[in-house]
Amino acid sequence: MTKPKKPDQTYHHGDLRRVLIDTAVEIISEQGANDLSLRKTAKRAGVSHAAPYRHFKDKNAILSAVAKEGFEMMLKITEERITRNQGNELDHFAICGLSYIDFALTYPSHYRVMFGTRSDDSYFSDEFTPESIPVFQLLRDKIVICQQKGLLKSGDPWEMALAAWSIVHGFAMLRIDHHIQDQGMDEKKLRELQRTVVLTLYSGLRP
Amino acid sequence: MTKPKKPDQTYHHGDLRRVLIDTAVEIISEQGANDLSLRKTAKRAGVSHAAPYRHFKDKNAILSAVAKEGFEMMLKITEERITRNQGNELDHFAICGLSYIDFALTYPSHYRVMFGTRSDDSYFSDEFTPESIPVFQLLRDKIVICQQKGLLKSGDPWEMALAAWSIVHGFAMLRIDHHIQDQGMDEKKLRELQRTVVLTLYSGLRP
DNA sequence: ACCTGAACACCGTTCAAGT
DNA sequence: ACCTGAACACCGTTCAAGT
Repeated sequence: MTKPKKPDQTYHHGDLRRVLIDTAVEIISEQGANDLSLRKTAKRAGVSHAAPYRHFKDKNAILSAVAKEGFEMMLKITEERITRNQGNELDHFAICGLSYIDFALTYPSHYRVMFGTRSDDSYFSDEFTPESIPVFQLLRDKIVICQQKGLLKSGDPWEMALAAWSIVHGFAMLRIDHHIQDQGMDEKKLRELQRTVVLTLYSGLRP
Repeated sequence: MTKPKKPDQTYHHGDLRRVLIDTAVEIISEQGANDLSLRKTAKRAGVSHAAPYRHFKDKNAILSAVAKEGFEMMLKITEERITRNQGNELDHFAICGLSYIDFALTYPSHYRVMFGTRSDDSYFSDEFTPESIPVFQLLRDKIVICQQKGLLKSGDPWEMALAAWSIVHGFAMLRIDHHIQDQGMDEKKLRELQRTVVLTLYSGLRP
């Protein structure tokens, strides 16, 4: 995508690592995260099925790379939205939640990898905990600021951040996995629902 | 589990269907939902790898059976809790949410199958929509009753039910997938957090 | 350094054949 | 009716061998 490709070269794929990540995301968006295989990824990237092992330790490593990229995108989008916004700190708090859901619905493949069910041992369970996710830190900071200004009720900011996280995560997951939908709601209705859901429940955190 | 087994018989496993479902749940709880395979299930049940196809159309069919069982258990648990409770309708509404999370944490294997990421096409996307899930109907009914008694604010009961569902689903998923935890919280703290999260955000639905 | 091809132990699914 | 064994096209992962 970024550099001009040289697909007719026999060796040296240029940036095979980059290509493999993009191809993996492509396949996930087409066929679902569970149906991703390294062999398919390699084939579509035009290399042998063993080539990816030069760039990734195993299948989890490539998923981990996709997740990492996702977290970076999510942070960037959220920060941009906050910067552009003219409102007060409470608005910024709400933006954290709304843009979280927007990210999930815009990049469902990334989101599924970031938060999809992991096998208990494998994956990166320890790599991405709330503390290590910058966008979650951002949410907590906004809560603290709102509390100081009397815009949110007092209480453990961690607990309140987890509460806020629960709802946006829950809504995003239900939407992505098509549990909500199909019951005669059009896109506009769904957008409204998203706003209603988040703002209604956020109001439970107000003083 | 229910009937005495006759494992030394050569044929006629008794109730192979039942045994296969239980074995599948067993394997999921040990090795995760993604690592379930029909071949492993069959082997542990003591039959050939092709035998399950006499009882289930394919791998999705057995997962679907696990999910169905899960929904029945969830409904039963919730109804029992409500029957035992002395409180008013608002309490019953809260119980719907709290017992939902309790179910998810008590039977994570079932829950993962019920709500885990499905490949877009397969599984049973259409089989289990909000309308078709009795426990979700129960939640909606409680909301309507609370609205009539002035215990909850007015508004589309469906939207409010989806809001409530989002939070308990989000919290349950984060807990099951170990995104919340490991940050120095013991079981008691986590139980408190669960109550705080749900009740705080439910209060956003009050008049 | 980077990639390939063969190999191994696994999958889901099908199907003729057995009791 | 219910189950088996072989077969097919797939997996993830490893490793000696090639350029």
